[in-house]
Amino acid sequence: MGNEGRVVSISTRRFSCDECAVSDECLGRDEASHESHRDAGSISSSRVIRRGERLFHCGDPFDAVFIVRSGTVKTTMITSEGSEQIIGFYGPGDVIGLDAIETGRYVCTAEALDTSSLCALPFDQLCRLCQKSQPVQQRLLGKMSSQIFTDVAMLLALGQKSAEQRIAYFLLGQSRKQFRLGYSPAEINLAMSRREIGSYLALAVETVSRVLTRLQGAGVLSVSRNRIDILDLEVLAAIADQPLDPEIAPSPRLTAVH
Amino acid sequence: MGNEGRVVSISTRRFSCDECAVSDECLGRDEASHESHRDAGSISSSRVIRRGERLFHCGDPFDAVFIVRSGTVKTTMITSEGSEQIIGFYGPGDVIGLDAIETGRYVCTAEALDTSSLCALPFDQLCRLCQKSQPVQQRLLGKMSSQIFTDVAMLLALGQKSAEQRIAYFLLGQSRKQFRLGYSPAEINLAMSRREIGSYLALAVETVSRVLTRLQGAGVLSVSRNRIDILDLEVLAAIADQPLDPEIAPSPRLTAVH
DNA sequence: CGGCACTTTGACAGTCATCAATTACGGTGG
DNA sequence: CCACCGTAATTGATGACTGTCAAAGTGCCG
Repeated sequence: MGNEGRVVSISTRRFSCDECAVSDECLGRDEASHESHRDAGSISSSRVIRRGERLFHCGDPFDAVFIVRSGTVKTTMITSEGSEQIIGFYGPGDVIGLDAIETGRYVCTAEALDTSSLCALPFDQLCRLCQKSQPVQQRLLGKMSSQIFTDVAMLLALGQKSAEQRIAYFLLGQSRKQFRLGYSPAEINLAMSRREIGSYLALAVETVSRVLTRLQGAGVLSVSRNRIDILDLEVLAAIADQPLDPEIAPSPRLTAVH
Repeated sequence: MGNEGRVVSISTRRFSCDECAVSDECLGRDEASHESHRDAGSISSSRVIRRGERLFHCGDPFDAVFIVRSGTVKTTMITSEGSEQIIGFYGPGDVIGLDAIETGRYVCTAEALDTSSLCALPFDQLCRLCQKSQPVQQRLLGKMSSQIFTDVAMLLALGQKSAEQRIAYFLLGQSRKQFRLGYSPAEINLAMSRREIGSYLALAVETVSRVLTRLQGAGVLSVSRNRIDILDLEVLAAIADQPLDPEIAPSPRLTAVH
């Protein structure tokens, strides 16, 4: 794919937040001043990027944060030796670029793992909107807090968990994301490669692969390339040393909301 | 120390932000409405805790964030096996508890490493102040962004660096903190034990100890219990694979601002 | 002075990274 | 439609880094 490394801004257009899949968590509008002032309350513009295309590069001047509407985006940092460390995976509702506010420059590179749609929120406008709108401020602070929480959980995982535990932890996170989006928590379609999973979890590709086959052999998973079925959520949670979400918990293999 | 595990609130009192050592970065007041409305603009109350005492426990309902005025505080999480993982060390100017905003409960336990003075900022009041004051909002967002940035840098360190690199990285961070506080970047007084450093960096105590003696043997450090002198900042930065701060850089061994 | 926690040092083992080779898959071109 | 190629994934063999266990040394405080 020859388009790697290029920052693109395909199909930037105004759009209504009402058509957004994640509008409940929208930062770009103040629904208190809804209907009548709808345009005034919306500061975001949408952007669609395809696999391998990048939202921004590490070091670029910071001007906007992005909300993922659909698809998956990874953020990465590069070591001086040139190896890529994946910092996070972002799905619908997640906000990208919050680490750049203070420094004024993006600290990571953001790249789409598949065709993804995002809201771009110019940060100065977002700040002004926060001043006017209490709910928007709450959501922004909530998003930033969630980001910190996620990072902290990751630090705990990297600090304390074995390879197998990390994989289980990762899969449970994917499962939870699926579930929150209304899909089955047992059926996971990975947007990222084994190498990317490994980088995220600080493991070698081979280790990821080995653990997946081992978990499949143990009857916990059914692995088929990018498709992973969780056969036993409870065991997976036990391995990860994570409490299972109450809503997901009841049955180890369940038919979700669908 | 038999007071471990108790949440204390010793010496809570109203105070003026003007006497605060980190007032430049204060979140608790709006200096635009200064002088006349000083009391109205200050929402913080101070608290002093001693070594081993805790600000809050993991799971406690979230009601306030804390700014460190002096001293050092660690935040920790406990795994189900009971081992302690240190998430962060916080010094003057750092804000604690930002990861709890969204969940409504503190996700870490915060414990003083030495006698520490803090500002408690009730979060609802802080939010209201943010609405009124643009500078306060900017500072809060900046603090949260910094926290994310710190965590991201830590994820990179844990994911990519060897034991020796992590120690070097940690020491450089300590050095930078010293420097920012107006002390020499070469003289470090550790408030934390080897075990705590190890937990923070995801290393065993023994590894920390071994690396320190090795670095001492290489002439990079001079280690004496809690006192560490950095003899060669540039080499340390090279080991950590970190660019040296320009202000600190010029001479490997230098007399700082004093 | 004695107990205690912390630190250091040594011996050893285990997890996981690295290297290498094979297999599977997906996209491309004939 | 099929052959081909390149990338991704898997599997195996080996070894290194770092964790674990053990013991001695050091400093601190009662």
